[in-house]
Amino acid sequence: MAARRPARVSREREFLAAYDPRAFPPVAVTVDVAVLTLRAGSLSVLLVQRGEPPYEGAWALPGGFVRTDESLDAAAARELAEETGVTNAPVAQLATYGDPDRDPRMRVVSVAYVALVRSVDPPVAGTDAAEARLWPVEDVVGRRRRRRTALAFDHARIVADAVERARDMLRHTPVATALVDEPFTLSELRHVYEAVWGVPLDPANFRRKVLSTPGFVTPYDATRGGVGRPAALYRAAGAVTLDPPMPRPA
Amino acid sequence: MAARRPARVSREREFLAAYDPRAFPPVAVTVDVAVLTLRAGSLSVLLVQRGEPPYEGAWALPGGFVRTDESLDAAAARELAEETGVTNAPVAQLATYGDPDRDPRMRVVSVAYVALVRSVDPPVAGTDAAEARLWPVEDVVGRRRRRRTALAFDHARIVADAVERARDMLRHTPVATALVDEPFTLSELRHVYEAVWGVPLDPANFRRKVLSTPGFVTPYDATRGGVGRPAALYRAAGAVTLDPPMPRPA
DNA sequence: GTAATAGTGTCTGTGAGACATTATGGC
DNA sequence: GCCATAATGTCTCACAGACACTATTAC
Repeated sequence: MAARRPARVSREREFLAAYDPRAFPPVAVTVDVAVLTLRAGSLSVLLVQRGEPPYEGAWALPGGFVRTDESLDAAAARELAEETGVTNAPVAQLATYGDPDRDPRMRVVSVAYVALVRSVDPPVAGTDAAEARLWPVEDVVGRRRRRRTALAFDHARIVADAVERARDMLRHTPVATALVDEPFTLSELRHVYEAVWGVPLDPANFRRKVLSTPGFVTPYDATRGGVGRPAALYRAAGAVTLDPPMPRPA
Repeated sequence: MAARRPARVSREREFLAAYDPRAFPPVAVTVDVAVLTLRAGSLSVLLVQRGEPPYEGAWALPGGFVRTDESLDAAAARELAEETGVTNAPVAQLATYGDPDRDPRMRVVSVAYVALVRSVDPPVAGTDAAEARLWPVEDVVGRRRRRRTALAFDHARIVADAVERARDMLRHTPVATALVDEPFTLSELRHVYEAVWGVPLDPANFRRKVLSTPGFVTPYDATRGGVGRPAALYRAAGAVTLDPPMPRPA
């Protein structure tokens, strides 16, 4: 029997050792949530200011430890609810960051999530304004490095990855409808794409694409006036994927 | 000063507690690697047979603990090298699985990776054939549930996600060139796509698409004879992404 | 010659992009 | 009337897909 498993023994020994808390390597598992929303027409991310070292005073993603009997997704949803009060927003796992020195105190493996939430006012419910605020992503991961705010840990990289993921989610899912209040006009929906992608879109082509994609939006049978001709209103339909995806200009 | 951080104190308390190994919740962080390759024309995944409970005798993904001073990517590369001897294969982080009850022994959070490797003979270097083998993914996550082999833990879901990721990687990157020996014919490259996607492709359209995509392949200035007309040979070029992506039939 | 595969040519449909044109409101 | 935006129409180009056709080898 020992001859049948010469290579796997060491792995099981590791597992047995794991049962002894004293012998276990101290690794913390946390979730960090990149809450993205539109604020004054700019894609923004919710950050909290740290009150203790390391990185005291620096801005960081909200996050916390995964509890013992809680799934990773549940932990992310809990953090999102604690920080914003939002409960039904699309939350997606982004990636996991675990470089040995990403936290100077100890080994911390962080599972990052992206949440796309509708604009809220006040922007962050239940938190002190001096402790949490929305930052335009341009000021955090923009191209002009001199204008960027330094983030704690490796959170700038996480935010950059989250923005890139959000841009891809807009291409392949109707998640943009979660960033506007219903009912919405097609212009409002287009502004979501323009803000997240950072490029202007042709209104005519955008309209044709959205209306011709099954399950994206459904008419609301009302109009909203403003400057110019009143616009028809729509609500999100049931599609989970957009196929073919929304085209994103280079 | 205490008034400036009313909401963040509990988080820091958690971190302080984490410094005491005895008070720390026992969470293990592992990496599991889905090594995908082509075996007899079928997309296959490398699995190892478990020698101890739980799931004794069941097949599972190779994996192991993340070491103290090792990044997640390094841990995945190490596991891949230990199991297959492959060192320069494309390895990508897939997702992280951390349901509280996914391992009956303790809380285990597993960061899963996908590795696409060239067919090798013998298929697995340095491991006992009775302990590790390649399984066609159809026999693990295929549609006919009755014919599937049950995997340990939640590894069936991980394999399913890995296959889906591999299918997407073939669309957007030239990674298919890593699954054939260089130099290769366009037919061989096409067989990779057909095996991973599970659909036949039109040889003429495939050829035009590959040759018209900058950086995908470069001519090798030689031909290989076989049954039928000899085929020109190619090598991988330097592209990292394929834009526009390879079209995948429905 | 036939069989088999490599490689080329051509036609069609779809969708993206550019942009003109018309419609409908506020002022 | 003007202005701004909504909504429609039209043209072009790129590309995917289907498939006919030619080329080159083994036998």
